[in-house]
Amino acid sequence: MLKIYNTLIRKKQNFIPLIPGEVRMYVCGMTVYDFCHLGHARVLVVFDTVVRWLKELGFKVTYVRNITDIDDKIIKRAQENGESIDALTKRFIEAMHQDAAMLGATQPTHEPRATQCVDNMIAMIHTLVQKGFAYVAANGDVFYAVHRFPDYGKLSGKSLEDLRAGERVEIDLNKRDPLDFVLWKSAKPAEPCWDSPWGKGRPGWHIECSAMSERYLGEHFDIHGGGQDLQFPHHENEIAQSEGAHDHPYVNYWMHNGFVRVDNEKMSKSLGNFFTVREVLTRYQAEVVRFFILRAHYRSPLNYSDEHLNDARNALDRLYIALKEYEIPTAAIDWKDPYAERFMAAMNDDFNTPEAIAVLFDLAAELNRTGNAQLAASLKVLGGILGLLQQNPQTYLQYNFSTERSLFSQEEIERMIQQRLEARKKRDFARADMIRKQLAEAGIILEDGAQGTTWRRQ
RNA sequence: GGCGGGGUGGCAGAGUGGUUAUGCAGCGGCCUGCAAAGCCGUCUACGCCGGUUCGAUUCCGACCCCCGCCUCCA
Repeated sequence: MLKIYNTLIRKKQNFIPLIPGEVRMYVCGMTVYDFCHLGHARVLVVFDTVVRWLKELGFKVTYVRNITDIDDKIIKRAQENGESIDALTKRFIEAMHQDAAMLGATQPTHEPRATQCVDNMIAMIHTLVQKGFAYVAANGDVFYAVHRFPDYGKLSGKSLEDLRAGERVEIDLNKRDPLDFVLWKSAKPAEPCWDSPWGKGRPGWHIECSAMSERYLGEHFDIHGGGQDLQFPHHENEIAQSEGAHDHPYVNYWMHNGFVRVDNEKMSKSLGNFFTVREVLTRYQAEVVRFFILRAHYRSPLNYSDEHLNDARNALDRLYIALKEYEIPTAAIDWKDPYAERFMAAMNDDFNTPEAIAVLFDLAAELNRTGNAQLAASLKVLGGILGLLQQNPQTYLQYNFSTERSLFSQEEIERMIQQRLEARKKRDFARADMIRKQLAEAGIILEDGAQGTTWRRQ
């Protein structure tokens, strides 16, 4: 039975979907004004893995991941660039799709864009105003009156008093309470806007997710995910909005992934200590990055550094090296198999991917020991559930980042291997070793195996 | 200050009331012309102080330290 750590109760819980056999899941996606960094990569990979496992368990999964394509930062960035908002968001949505695809994150079932769901947001705000959860301020902004929602703080464990004590919110005279948050911002000159019952304006950030999730998943669904930093205020506000509007629970299981850190600090745009996905992918294969992410539990912090990525790369090499000798038929998983059983137990325990990966290494060790091709098949299939090990091992092991970094072409390498073989045949080991050394200096490692000599890149 | 999450071997990172995590790195051996890969073996652990227990890294309490949220942020 699958157990999920639910932030709402801060415990692991048996997972029981609202509709048997079906899972509806919403994840807060990107605000598209810049390239994805490794923190975004983690969200993409983690929840992709959740979806993969849910499907493996036989659930029909509806996975929604939104795109925020209107907000202050987008407007600002577009102005700075002298670029239209459409052009800017289009560019970064494309980039995000590329990054996601590289990382092996399968497309969500629906990927709504905020600007295409404004009607839903207006409708929800309207309901909230009617029910007295929201009010229209003098300047035309619409605010959520936080004190009207008794459960406010139930997700983040904060109380209104605590929040007021630690008050750091700017004073806004339009608000009745400093903690009230904006649902609708009245239009400012030269900013995009939509018509609404409260005049021209645009939606606040929090209402977007309440409205988009309702549109695609209904008023009450199973899993809602996102980064830990969204817990408060974003997800807390979503609950206030959706439960305020609907008078019944919004989400059953809240999942939050831990941060990616650099030098023990959160990687974030505001700190400026972020590495973009594409930058990292010029130095490491995407699968190494995915493996690096999955090697830590999704709720733990994950420290980024080149050293750790190198470590991950060497570890993943081991799995591919184990596979490289085998022709692997596509096989179904036998869940009675002890390795598969352990793998399943790990994944069912709140998606314990590090434990699941440990099973892969145990499998690889036995495969190396016994040469049993059946184990190779198991390794590849179980790896596939995590979105790993699906490349041709040779392709992975010989992957080259840029032609200028490589001194030798594929053909030259093959030719030099031949020359070395001939030298060895003549027992001219000095020459053989010289050739090997030349290749080694270019980052090419030779391996003399039973099937002949193979090569891989360092 | 309030709330929350942590401190595991050289590094990364799971987990458990008593038995090997796993990976990388190291060391010794086997294999190899020599290597590489692989295999076998092996060394480094559970922040600190008390308590519960036959026994605690694992449970309880105090302390120290780190990180996050409380403002936009995955």
